[in-house]
Amino acid sequence: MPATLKDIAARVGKSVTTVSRALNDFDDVSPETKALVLEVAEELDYQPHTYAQRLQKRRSETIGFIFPTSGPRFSDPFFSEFLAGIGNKAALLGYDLLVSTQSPEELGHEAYRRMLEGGRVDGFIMVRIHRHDSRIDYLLSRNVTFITFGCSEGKNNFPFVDEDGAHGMRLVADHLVHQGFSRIACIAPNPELAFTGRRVEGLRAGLAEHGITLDMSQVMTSDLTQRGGYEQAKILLISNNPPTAIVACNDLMAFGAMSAAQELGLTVGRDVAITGFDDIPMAAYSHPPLTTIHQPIYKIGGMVCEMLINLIEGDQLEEEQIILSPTLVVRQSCGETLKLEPEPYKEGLSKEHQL
Amino acid sequence: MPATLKDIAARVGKSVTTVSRALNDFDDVSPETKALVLEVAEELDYQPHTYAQRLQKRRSETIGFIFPTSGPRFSDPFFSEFLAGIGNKAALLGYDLLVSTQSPEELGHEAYRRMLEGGRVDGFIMVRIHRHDSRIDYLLSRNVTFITFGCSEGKNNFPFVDEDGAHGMRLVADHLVHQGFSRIACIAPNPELAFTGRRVEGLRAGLAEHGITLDMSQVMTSDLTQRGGYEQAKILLISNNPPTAIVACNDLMAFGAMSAAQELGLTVGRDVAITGFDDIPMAAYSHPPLTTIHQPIYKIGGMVCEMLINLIEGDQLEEEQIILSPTLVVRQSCGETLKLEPEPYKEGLSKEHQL
DNA sequence: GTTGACTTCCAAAACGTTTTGGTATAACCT
DNA sequence: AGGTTATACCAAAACGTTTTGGAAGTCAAC
Repeated sequence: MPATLKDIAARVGKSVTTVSRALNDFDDVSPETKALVLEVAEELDYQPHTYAQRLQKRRSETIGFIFPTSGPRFSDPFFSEFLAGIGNKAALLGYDLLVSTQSPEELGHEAYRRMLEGGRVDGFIMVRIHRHDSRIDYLLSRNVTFITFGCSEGKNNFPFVDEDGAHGMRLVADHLVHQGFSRIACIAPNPELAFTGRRVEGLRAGLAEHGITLDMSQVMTSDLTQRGGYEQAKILLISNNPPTAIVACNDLMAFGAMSAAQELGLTVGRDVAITGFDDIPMAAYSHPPLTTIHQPIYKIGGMVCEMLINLIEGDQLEEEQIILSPTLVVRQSCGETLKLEPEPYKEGLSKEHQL
Repeated sequence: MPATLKDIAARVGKSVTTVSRALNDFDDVSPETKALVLEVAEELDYQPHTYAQRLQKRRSETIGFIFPTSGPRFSDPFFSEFLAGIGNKAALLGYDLLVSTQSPEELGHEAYRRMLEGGRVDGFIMVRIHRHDSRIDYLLSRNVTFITFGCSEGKNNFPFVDEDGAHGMRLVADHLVHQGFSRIACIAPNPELAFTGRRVEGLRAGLAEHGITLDMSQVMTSDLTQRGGYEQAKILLISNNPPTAIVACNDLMAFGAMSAAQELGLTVGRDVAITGFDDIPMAAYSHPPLTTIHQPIYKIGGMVCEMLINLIEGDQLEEEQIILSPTLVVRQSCGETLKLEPEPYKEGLSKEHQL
């Protein structure tokens, strides 16, 4: 039903070759012919058949992204924003975005295989990197182009963008100590996740600089959801020796922890300090507003996407491995500050990596 | 590089035709040949070339979804969950999911056109339906298969799933009145959105049954974000004649409203009641936990996706137009209740529409 | 009036499938 | 024997592009 090159060729009385080359602006087509072809193409509302092009070019012009979810229902708003960043940049650069969802149980590379088979995608963006990530081994062994947000343990002989989680946690430690908190607990995700170790270690080191020892029995493991944060915070807070500050490794768990504290009648910011990580939009609107580590998620998504597309197109990357420095956003969940209203959102990467 | 039918054919000494038919389990291939072909295919790690198949079959086996965002950064967690529902169901049924992002400013059908051209997708799932939605006219005029979540004003001669927003709001009205609130304001989204009218009208009707008139000057317009809810709630609450209850048309705006109230020193649930709509996961973890209207978002996503795929494959739909009855989830944002801890999440559609 | 350069065009092959319309062989009836 | 039926196979066309390797024509230079 839709018009093809053949239809145009018939109309202008030229060959399919010439029409194709006219539309692609080759210079072995006369200006008059080009004009005519363009006119007829317009008239017939011609759109090249994507899959025919891809078959012929052996390129899919599509990038793949596996959207992580915790169980069917829960997904971190972090990834929505990341997705928006990828999607808008991809569209801008003429690429399609193929999305698949994957729950954390399904840890294999099935979703990756599904996308890869039949050359559906030219490359991947990967997130939630594990310390030893079999997906990376798989993609490396198949010689697939990809880029990760976050990096694994070991040599990391692939391009990635990561945030300096240890640095972020040091900022948190400084702030908590400055606000007068010293009995500090932490809610961390699965230690298999690559960033877990770095964040916990950053916290430990940051506290150590102030002469405070992070008691490892106060480092709980959870699943990055509100529910998880709630449960672990509750365990911490009803113990014999409850902490006065809880450092959560993402905002969702921080919200859960706030919920647990409030349920126990504690006032967050006074009786107990709570911090997050990521600065998702909700962080400015919780009660109290959450002090957290800011990451310019949307921009990172776009940046990673652009790097991947450069790789796919065979360009040299300016920097293969980028570490971003996150910043501390002080709100009220660790006690008094001057700010009272939700601040306007300020976007921006660390100075070293302006886009 | 990857193996093709031709490679297999060469190895087994049969024609490409036979190999193709063997792999597709046609019965004009001998069992021995089939077994042999399968074995060789396995050995060569054969995967059919997706785009060649799609070109030949003139079907993309892909569905399109435009992910709505409010500005670059903000997206409603509602849609993440909806997306997960679509994505998992699509994968299950062997379809790809092509996602594009679209900010609300970009109201045209550019994103739809982009996906449609070149037959990239076989059909669409549409959300955020407008009262008069030009996207629908466009898709109808192009004879494209699609399904919407939400329906527009007028005849709606297309398949859709919608929730009974008026009913949901009536539940809210009943609850607020029962809790003793009578000075009631509302924060609604853009009246161009189809559900706005139905929800506001439902609220009005529900209050009217209790002899309460909804003052239309107390119905504010906002943009479905926390920020928007915050701003409008602030206006309401610092007015001469502030409401004692604020009914927000989605959870995000309710969170913003709570934030505004708390900033003004009000205790939510006592000085002012606040309700939401959607019951996103965060609703159970706000402070206080949010009383809201529950929609089984993940299931709805899956349901809509399955309906679309049925349509694409030419099957008859059992029901073309489905209206779901949402339920009220009482937490603490409208005052005392018995429940104290975040309840375990219970999934389920209204009884009429179990999946 | 031959040579070379340039311009404009195109037939055919290719990408990897599926489908169409067969053929060849064997087996089974009368 | 001739005729039918079933089984197993396949060559070729088709899907809609892009690319390859020319060909034909014009024009200027010698």
